[in-house]
Amino acid sequence: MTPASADFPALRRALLTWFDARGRDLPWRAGPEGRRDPYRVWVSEVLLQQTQVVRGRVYFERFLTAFPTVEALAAAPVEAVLKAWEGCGYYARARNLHRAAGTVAREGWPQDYAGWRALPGVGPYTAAAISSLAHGEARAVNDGNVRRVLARLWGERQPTEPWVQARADGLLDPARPGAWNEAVMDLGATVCIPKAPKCPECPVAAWCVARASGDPAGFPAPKVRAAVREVRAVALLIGDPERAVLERRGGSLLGGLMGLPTEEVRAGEAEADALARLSARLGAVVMGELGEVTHTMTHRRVRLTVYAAAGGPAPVPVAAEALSRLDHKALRLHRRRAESLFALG
DNA sequence: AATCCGGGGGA
DNA sequence: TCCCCAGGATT
Repeated sequence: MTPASADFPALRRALLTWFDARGRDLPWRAGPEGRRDPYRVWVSEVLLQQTQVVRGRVYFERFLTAFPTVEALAAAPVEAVLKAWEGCGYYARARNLHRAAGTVAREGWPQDYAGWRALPGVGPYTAAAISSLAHGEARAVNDGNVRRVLARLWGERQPTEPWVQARADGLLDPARPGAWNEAVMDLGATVCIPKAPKCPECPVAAWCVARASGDPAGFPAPKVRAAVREVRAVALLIGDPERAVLERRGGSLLGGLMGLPTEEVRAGEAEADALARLSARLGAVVMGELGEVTHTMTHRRVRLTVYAAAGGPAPVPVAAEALSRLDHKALRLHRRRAESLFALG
């Protein structure tokens, strides 16, 4: 039952036949198999890192409209690139994509796996995807779909990265590497899904150890995740939702994005002390509390108390800047407060 | 090998 | 709520 090398040709035929009939029709799959437009493939692959396809589609159209070519992307200021990425998360992807576009515009397109892998933001997965899809290179992708599909085929509950890559390399169809990669990912996204996999629809069910075990959803075992950290912070809204004082965030968390001036409430510190630190830093006067918003990211839960304030730096138009969801929530408090005051009056 | 980096879909 | 998503960079 375990997929043996001797079975690979039949297994490949079964999956590729299914793919040719049932593969997803996606906007970045334009052009002949193995010769896809490298720019569209590249943008889509970066956009889809840890982002679901239904969501990626929207951002793909938005991004390609704003930056139709790699030259246009390279020529744009990074702030414009972040604006197009606004709300999509993992903003280092946008910064790296912009930086790499400069390299490509200057030096030309990478021609193989190693060339792609050298660009910032292009790791093993993305380099394998682009080189197989756009150049026809025999490189096997290893993503969340591949990991799950192969763990189930082989009945492996704890697949390590090297384990998955080795199986993916061996199973890759050398004649149609790009289509093969897309086929495995489509299978993982539409049939071999995390919960309640649709084994009766699966073209390779006959080879699947997990299916034979009677509990395919038990493969692979769930990953243990770090606990979500609780964070408290205070922010100042100087101005209104249309024009407000904004600061550019540095570091890795929301780096490059603009946001309301914010200070974290340190462990053991009173919120009032953090607020005093914040208003002193800006040279602003706190008028009153606007309310509280909570925002959950992958590994932290932020509780942000927002205060109306006056003075400090000059407000800027908000619409032109790229802000995180957290800051958009904070800005909305202003309107809510105005509405409640109106209702009371 | 572990952690961090956003945000949302779906159960 | 919890799990996962066409991962990459850093340590």
